Amino acid sequence: MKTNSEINIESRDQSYLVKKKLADFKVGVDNVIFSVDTKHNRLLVLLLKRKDEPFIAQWSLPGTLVRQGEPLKEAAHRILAEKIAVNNLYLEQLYTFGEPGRDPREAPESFGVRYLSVSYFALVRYEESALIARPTNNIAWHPVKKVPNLAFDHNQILNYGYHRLKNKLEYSPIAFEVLPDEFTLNEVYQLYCTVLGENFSDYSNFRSKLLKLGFLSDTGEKVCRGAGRPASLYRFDAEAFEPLKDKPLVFI
Amino acid sequence: MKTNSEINIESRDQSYLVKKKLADFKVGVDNVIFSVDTKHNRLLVLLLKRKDEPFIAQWSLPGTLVRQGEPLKEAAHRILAEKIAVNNLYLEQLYTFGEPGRDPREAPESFGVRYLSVSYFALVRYEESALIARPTNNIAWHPVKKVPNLAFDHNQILNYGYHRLKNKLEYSPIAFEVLPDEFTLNEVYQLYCTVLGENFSDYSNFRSKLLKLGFLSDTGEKVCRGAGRPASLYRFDAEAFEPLKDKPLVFI
DNA sequence: ACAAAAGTGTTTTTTATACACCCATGC
DNA sequence: GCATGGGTGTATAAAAAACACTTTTGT
Repeated sequence: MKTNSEINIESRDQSYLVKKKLADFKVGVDNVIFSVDTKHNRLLVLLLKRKDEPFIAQWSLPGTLVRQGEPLKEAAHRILAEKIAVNNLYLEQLYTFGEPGRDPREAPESFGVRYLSVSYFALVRYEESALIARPTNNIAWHPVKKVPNLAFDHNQILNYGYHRLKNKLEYSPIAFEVLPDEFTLNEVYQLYCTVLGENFSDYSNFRSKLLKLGFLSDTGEKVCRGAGRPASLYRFDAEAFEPLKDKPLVFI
Repeated sequence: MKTNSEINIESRDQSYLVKKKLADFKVGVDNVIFSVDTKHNRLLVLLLKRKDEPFIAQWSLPGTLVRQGEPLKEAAHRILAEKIAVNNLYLEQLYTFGEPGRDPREAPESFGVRYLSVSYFALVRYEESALIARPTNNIAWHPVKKVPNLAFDHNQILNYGYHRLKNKLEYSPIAFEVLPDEFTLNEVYQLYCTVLGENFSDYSNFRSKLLKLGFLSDTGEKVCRGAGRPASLYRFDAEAFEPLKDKPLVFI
């Protein structure tokens, strides 16, 4: 309810009423970090058990608030490096979530600081990544197919990240940023199967399509994986891929 | 240079050194608003001449700072509605630019407030949009092919928006959100030509592909556009499109 | 009649899909 | 020998691309 004196004050300065105040923000970065467990054919996402309120003891995406002078992408790299050690990774910005009230620390009508989340999605190699362990078991890879209820709007962020991952895999060579320098075609195939599902393509058709694109070079070396004929080791040829950059490729 | 006393203070609280301070942000929304001038076959982008420092008198994307309690998308709608009046539009979030120093108002080493820009891209119908004029000529549609040097990092944002627009047009039915309720197939074709370039597809192949998708219904009405055989008016059938949603469609 | 725009159909080429089958190795 | 995974090829179906041709209007 407005008192008369308040109305008088307002009438002196109309623009004060009409022009709303600007919001002050803290900006967080939340990472959807995927990895492919080729042994068990599972797509995994890295989750952290929260140690603080709000949502204490609930699983969440690894996130951090952006520091003074820190670029957004660097913040994403920092939180990733704090949790796992990897050599190769793919990282790109996903989406920005900024609805008022997405963080309970913003009191509904307090008009205090807002929490905005710039999300990033990353793909790392499971076999190569070492979790930076903590005393208690508060960090773990979860199969994407059965993630629990997450803190904040993190389930929404994760779903969007999963969607983007599937698209990226079909149209960009991000798989090769995550595979070791030398790999067999079957390793590529397994990675695609795990992310996109079993029925996305037949192996022999996948092979010929991929080779016809012309940016995989056969090293001539062979490697034995248990029983069966030894497989050729291939290498991603960045130079040969260069002209294909920016073109709409389909890797299926 | 550190004095001895400072070092003593620091040694009491290591975390003060290690943990950097959080950045405080103002969040802006910048819109890349496209329209298609079908008369002259040009893709246009809406630009504003800045009235304030920094970059005074330079062209820029229409933007605004986010207010207290205001969702990001609502801020995007607000700034759009302030500049043009439209009935139909397509609007989606583009990318978030947040490098330190992207706004000169952040003094390089001041560690003051940072300016983050969440960009949106919009497609509106040129014929239907009315610019909300100002005394001086400080708002105008510019052909995308020849935009001047823009304020801030707005050229970068525009380029990214243009890239996204072309992709969206190929994979989503956003054209129909911008066309009138009833339209001829040639109008659709012209829109695609203007955005994607002349050589993207032959008209008759475009026709058959589009009709085979099955979500355009012939109203039976004919319309004459100057000389030549009268064209059928079509309607976008949202119900028929429903099952195709989320599927990777190609409209080329 | 003729130009202009709408609309249909046909031919050719390329790509996708589904398999069948041979090859090299471990056990 | 035979199971296992690696690798090649072929037959069929579908889609993309190029373009010839018919229809209906204005002038």
